[in-house]
Amino acid sequence: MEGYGHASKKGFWTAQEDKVLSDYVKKHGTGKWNRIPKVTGLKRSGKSCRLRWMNYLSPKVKRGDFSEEEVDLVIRLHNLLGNRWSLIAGRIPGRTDNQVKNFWNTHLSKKLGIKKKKKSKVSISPESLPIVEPTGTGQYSIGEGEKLAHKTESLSTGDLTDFASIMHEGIMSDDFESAFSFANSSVFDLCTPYFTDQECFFGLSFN
DNA sequence: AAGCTTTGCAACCGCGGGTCC
DNA sequence: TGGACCCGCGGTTGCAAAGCT
Repeated sequence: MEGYGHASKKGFWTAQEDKVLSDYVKKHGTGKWNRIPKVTGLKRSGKSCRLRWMNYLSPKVKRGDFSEEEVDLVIRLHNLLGNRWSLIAGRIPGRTDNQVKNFWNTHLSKKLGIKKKKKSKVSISPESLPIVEPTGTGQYSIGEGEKLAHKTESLSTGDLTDFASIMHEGIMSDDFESAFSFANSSVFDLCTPYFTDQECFFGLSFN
C-alpha cells in the first residue's frame, strides 16, 4: 500500500514548488495531502508534500544548529524512549522528527560511540504504573520500592530531578501508550545504561 | 588543481494503524 | 466486515558540499 496519489517527480524541491505548496497550505490548511497534486497540479505525491511541509516549509520548523540545551534533551530523551523520533521531537519545540533523527545519526551516535540497534518495545503491567520520585540519596523509587536507577558520582541532584521530571512527564502524558507498550508482563526494561566521558545515562530495569 | 573520500541532511520507501464507506 | 484511502513513523538512500591527499 502506498497511498498519496500518483504524482511522480522525485528529488529536491524547487522554490516554485515550495511556493505552490505553501500557498495551498495557507489557503486550505494541512491534511488531505493527496488532494494537493490534483488541486495544484504539483507533480509530487501527497506524501512528499506532507514531508516537505512538515520538515521544511512549516513556520514552526526551527532551522540551524541544535543548541546545547536541545542536544542535552535529545540525549536524555533518546535514552528514555529509544528511536522514537517523533516523540523526542515533540518535546523539542521547533524540531522535527527528521531533524532529530538526522542529528542523532550523524552527530550524537558518533560522539557517544553508540552503534545502531533494533528498537525494543517496553512492557509494563498497567497495575504497576510507576511514580518516579527522587529520594535525595541518588536512587529513585517506583511503586513498591523497586529500584529504578542509581546515581553516579558525576551526576548532580539537578540531573536526578530532571530525570525524574522527564520520566514522570512521559509516564503521565497522553502519549505514554505510544511510547511504551502495556502487556501482562511485569518486565520493565527501558534502556540499557551507558556512559560517556562526561555523563552517565540511566537505565531502568526491574522485574 | 584534480580526484577521491567523507559528511550532513533532504527526501524516499515500506509499513502499520486509523478512519470512512 | 473488509477494502480503500489517509496519515505518520522509522529506516534508508542519494546527492551536494566539505575535507583530504
